Amino acid sequence: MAIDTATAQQQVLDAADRLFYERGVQAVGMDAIRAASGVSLKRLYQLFPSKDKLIEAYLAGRNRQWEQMLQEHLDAATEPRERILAVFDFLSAWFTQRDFRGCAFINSFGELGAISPRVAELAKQHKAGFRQALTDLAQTAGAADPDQLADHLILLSEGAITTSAISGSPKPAERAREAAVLLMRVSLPT
Amino acid sequence: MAIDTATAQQQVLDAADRLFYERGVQAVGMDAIRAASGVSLKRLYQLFPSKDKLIEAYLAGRNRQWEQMLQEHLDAATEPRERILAVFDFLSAWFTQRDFRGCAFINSFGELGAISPRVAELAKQHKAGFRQALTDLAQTAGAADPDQLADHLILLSEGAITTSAISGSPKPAERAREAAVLLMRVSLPT
DNA sequence: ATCGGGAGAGAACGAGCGTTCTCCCTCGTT
DNA sequence: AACGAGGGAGAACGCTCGTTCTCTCCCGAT
Repeated sequence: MAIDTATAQQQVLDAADRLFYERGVQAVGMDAIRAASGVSLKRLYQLFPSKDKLIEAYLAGRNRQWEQMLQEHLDAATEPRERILAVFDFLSAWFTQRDFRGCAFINSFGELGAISPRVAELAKQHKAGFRQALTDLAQTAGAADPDQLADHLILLSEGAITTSAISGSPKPAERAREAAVLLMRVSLPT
Repeated sequence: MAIDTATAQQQVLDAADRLFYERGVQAVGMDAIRAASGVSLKRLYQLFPSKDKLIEAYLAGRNRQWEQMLQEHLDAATEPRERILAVFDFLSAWFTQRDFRGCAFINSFGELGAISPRVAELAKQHKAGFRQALTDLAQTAGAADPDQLADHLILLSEGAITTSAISGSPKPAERAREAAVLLMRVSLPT
């Protein structure tokens, strides 16, 4: 019974996503992914010719999921300031997910950034994408210096992600939102 | 020629500190530490009976160094608000160190937090220590809600650390400082 | 019915790791 | 001088991992 290529690929990616995120990339062997995906080792290597490529695909998928989740929260608001605050609603929702373990890119960067230039690059790109999104939001909200406000919001967000991951509490999202409100009060025209 | 125990231990810790921080914990083998410390493998295992113990010692040492560096920057100021801002001077100085690779605790947590409860615990403790220090500073500065201000400052700091590590630029320290000034302006009595 | 290609299961391989063991040398004590 | 404890160098061991190979079976084409 041959499973078609597209669904096999999806099963592998699903398993990789779950295991890599849950336990860390280096702690998960290709055989664990084979077992979790139900695909043969041979097929696995046909779909992803090396673990490195699978890691890249995992991170690419994470980036896609992440952007989509963020976008959905942004779409819930129309007023510019509300849209900025929606970023922190997104974080809050993310942190309370049962399997939340921090940012896959920060984690992978800590694990492999020094060893794999590709992983370091993907992490950089992911964060640059977030920065761009926040800059757009700040600009639309009428910030005098959108780059500055965006950078401040990034710091709050990234800080909330790592603090929440390490402490195991979702509270940093609320704190970040509070601080964002205060900063917007100063950085946006009344 | 027998080196005395204390200096041998120090040489091992120095080597472990450099290599673990530079390349990540899992990427560095015990043999690499032996080679870098100039100590025999036998002695190494007499000093640290397992790699786990060595990792613990590495993190404990990092925590000590970190607290000391922070304290030195705090000591450079006496006025309460200046002392809070000194935290960001500390970050700025840290980020511009040639070998800066982010926070050892965040990195180790990303690598091993899901696998080693001890590492997760040490990361938690380190961050709790930082939180305590900031709470004291906020209280001394007269914040109406010292916990809140401390949490906001933590988010900025942690965000700056990871953003600076991934982007490779020290600029997040300046941004964090800017944001801290704005937040203090709102959260501290005039 | 037969043949061939592809897929699955898992053994095999080579490398690297953490840890232990062996062997030999040194050196302080008697 | 003889001896024994201890230390250095590195081989060895057992395990895991990424990757490849072998063998077998199934299934569609002829």
